[in-house]
Amino acid sequence: MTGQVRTVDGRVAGRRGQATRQKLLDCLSEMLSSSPYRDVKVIDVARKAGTSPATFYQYFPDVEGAVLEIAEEMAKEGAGLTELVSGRSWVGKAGWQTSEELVEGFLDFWRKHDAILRVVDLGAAEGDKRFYKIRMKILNSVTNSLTEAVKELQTKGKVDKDVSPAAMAGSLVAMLASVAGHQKGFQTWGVKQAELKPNLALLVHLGITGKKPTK
Amino acid sequence: MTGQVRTVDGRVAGRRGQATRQKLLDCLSEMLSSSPYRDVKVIDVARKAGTSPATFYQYFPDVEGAVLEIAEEMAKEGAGLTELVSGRSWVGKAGWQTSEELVEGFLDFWRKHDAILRVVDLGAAEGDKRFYKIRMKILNSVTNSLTEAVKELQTKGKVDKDVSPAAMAGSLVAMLASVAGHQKGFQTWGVKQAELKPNLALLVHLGITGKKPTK
DNA sequence: ACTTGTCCTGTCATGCCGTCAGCTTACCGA
DNA sequence: TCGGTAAGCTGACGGCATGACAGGACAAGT
Repeated sequence: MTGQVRTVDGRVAGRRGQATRQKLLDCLSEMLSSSPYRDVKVIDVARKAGTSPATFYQYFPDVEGAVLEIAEEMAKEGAGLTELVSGRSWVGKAGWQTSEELVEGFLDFWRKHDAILRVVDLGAAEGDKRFYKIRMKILNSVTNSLTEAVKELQTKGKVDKDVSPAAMAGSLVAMLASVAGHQKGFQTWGVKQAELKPNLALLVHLGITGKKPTK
Repeated sequence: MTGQVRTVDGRVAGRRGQATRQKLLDCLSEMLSSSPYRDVKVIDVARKAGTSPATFYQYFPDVEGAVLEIAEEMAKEGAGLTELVSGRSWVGKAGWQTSEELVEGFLDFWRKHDAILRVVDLGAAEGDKRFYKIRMKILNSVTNSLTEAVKELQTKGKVDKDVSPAAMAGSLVAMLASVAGHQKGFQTWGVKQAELKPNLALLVHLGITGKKPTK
């Protein structure tokens, strides 16, 4: 579909080139974890990768461009989050389990991609459509599934008609994303992971089904 | 407490100096709204304020330092968000109104301070304690009130004992903050403000009381 | 007019940005 | 084995932001 990996000036990247490119991405990823986004400099990434700044610019237009690349990669993996919702039951004990596993999976994913997700979030909040699209791609995989779940429950008359499935699903997912992004913060504040998860699961269950879960 | 405003090199700022300082802060605020945080340069802020970069460095150690100043200011105002919760009823129609007004007030505040809150959020997520503290200051004003509300409902036996008040309140507030920060995003995605608010209010009500609201 | 302390800016060394020409390396067909 | 060709990399450079300093402008009091 997209064809081959290309350098900025149009050459196709060969084996060695791709390796260098990947190394730069890896190093950038590391830097994002260890220092503020604002302070990540091309020269540092290049140095860390054992190459020169000029090489960096051969593969990426700028830091942002490289970040988008990393984010894109992560988004692919994030599409798998759909699994946490689609085809699952929302009634009885199974419903509670669905909630719990959704929360669990979500927090894990966020913890894993912590640094890059921060930047994506910022970009999206600043109105950058490219970042926004990536954020959507990840969240939609869950949001859409949840939206469907609500709609289905509505047709069965189990959920009030005046609930907007999209808004509800979107809000819940936003909550998960936000809490996930500040997991460390919660801990500092004295809320333990162990009590955080069930409460999130409870909220998800309440939001989707409108009822307390049976555990 | 803090006493007078001081320059970086320790002088006390007089009338004129304070005016310049404030102008720099205002211009920085504007710049944060119009361009990505990463691209905000001291020289641009100074130019916009009709002064020189050297002047900027007389009052602030760097961009981040000035941002903290703005954030601190906003946090003071944010403390007033407590009003949205403290002393309000969570039962019957009044409970629904409390939810609605909380959501309304929260979204308004966020929309108003949009740009600076993005940066605070990023700083906090990156683990910077100064930003984290400011974020807490704002959110705590609401979180603590909500926590109290849940505790009270628990003692009355109206809410399950296994709900962690702090975790629940924190999650709800995080949700509000996150949704507020991506309000534009929701719109792009096809969810209208008008349906977003009631759904958030519903979730808040469900989370705090465990019950559907009576409208 | 003179002094004092505040306030601002011109200037400079330093360092990063982003680009280019040109060199090195790898691959391939003859 | 030997060019030929394209990929891959870097030194070097002009440009710009940073951050520090010294000195000039300004206001207020004497």
